[in-house]
Amino acid sequence: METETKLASSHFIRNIVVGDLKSGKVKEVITRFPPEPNGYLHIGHAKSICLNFELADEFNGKTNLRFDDTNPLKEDTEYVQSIQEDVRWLGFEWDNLFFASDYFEYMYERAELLIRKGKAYVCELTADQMRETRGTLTQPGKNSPYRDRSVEENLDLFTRMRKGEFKDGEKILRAKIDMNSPNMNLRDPALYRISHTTHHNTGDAWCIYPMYAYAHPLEDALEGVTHSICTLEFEDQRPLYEWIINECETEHEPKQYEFARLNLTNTVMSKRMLKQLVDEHIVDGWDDPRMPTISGLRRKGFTPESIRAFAKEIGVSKSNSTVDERLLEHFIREDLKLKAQRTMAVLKPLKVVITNYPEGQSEQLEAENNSENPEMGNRFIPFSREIYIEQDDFMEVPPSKYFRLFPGNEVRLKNAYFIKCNEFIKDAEGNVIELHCTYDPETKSGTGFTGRKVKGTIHWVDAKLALPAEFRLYEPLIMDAEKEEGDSFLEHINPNSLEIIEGFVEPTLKESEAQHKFQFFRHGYFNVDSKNSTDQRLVFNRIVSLKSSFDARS
RNA sequence: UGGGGAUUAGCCAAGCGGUAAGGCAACGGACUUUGACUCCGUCAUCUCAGGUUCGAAUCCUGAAUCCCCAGCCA
Repeated sequence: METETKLASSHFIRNIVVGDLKSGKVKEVITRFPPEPNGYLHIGHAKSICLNFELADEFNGKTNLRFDDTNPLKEDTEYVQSIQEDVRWLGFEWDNLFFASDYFEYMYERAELLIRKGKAYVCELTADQMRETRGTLTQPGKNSPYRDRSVEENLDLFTRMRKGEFKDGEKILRAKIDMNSPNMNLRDPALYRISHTTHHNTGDAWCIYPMYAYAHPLEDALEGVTHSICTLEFEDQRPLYEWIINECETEHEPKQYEFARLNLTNTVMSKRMLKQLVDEHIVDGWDDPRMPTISGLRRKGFTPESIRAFAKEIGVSKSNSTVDERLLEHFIREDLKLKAQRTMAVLKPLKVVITNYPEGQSEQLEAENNSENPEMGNRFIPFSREIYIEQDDFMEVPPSKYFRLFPGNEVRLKNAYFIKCNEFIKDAEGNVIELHCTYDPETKSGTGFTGRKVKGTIHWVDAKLALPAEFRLYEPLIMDAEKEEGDSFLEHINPNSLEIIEGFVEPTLKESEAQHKFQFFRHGYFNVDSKNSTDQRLVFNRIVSLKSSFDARS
């Protein structure tokens, strides 16, 4: 069992860690999860969170939560709150909570060191000029005319940058590396820019802010991070990361490793796009159940366990990949299978009158809360002359292999009796609006009746005592299948991603608490919506449907 | 066309010179008071072409395809 677990989580970064520990290269594993507080966390972040926390945990190491807040223009405390909440909800506790902005003074001092070593200079090229002189993928760049300023002049200018003597964009601190490098990242990259912007953490203490490429390695070094794990697009920056570490003469020498970020079918996973969906009110906020955000998945009804199991199963590698959303669904079904109470809900009601059941009579029928988990006990549900069944469970003219109700056919009502359909009533438009059936008292559930068998079992609720409820059925927000080269993701938003319908649930669900999860027989797993559900009006989000091998077309 | 990566089944992914794990999906079948669950079964010679070797997904050579880099974003 133990071995199995370890095998399942074996991946190339873990192999590196094992090797480093064995060779003595590192004594302890220290990782970090370094989000920029500029949006909500999504399932892709969850992959990274699980990787960093579980890796350190396995080897008794440490993991820091560090906000990479070096760009005040985009960052906000709302996000630092939500990020902490989401990491904790996933089940992880950080050893330290840090902010990159806590290190600004150190970073500034290291920048001065670079200047003194002749490794950085203050450049006065405009952004446009910098772009023009950077060269292209196939052509080398040109040296900035400010590249060979004296150390004294650079130091003076940099000090004055900090003091606020210059406007945004007027000057910039650049590393002096190599304008001819085939690696664009090494063509004298920017280290510090001027931005007279209030920072969520440091207020107006600074008007110059370090760039990611400069700040990140120093943050890792300061925290003694041993394995700095990031995504593939930073591979090209590894030489710069190492240059910063070397030239800044840090005490610790963290190493950067890159893995492939997660993509899921039928969804978008970029903070920019997710933010757009929120800002343009295409969804109901960052926690809309259609969002792949942690908060969206939580509101939809996913559990931390299911997300962690998913993260483990998809593995960690360097190849770009898009995981089938059905794998995620598999894990929530798996997790809820034994945890969720199994109850009955009718989403699209069709009234059934049981003509031979005495008027005014009713009874309480006993039902298992989870037939696969007897510890969950039993409950009683009311039954009487009028019930609702699912519209889909009756057909006037059934196809072959239709096991449900049709004229003359008998089915079992889950936890109740066999009923046989005798008549159906239509409205003016020809829609079936009511069924007249008869029941057989001898077939009561639990009596062990074996007189005859029926092929189908359908669910139902008592018409008088059932609770009206709202059901929100979700479909993918984005349709991959329609995508073509160059399309905007907005063109592929599924107009039917949310369907709201009104139906009924068993009275036993009265006063269900927010976030409580149920299995509705033959429908799927549902979660009590945390924003809209009240005691007066229950609102359920469908987490995932049950699998079905029934094909209505045949 | 410069540099950095990747390529094992429909989708993920192990494998590290000794004869292709596992999961999801799919498809058969059994069972069934959920057309669910469960159970049983089916499902790859590893991008291609050469080479080395008794033996290659693993090593070498060459090619193809895909991804990333020209922010004062991260």
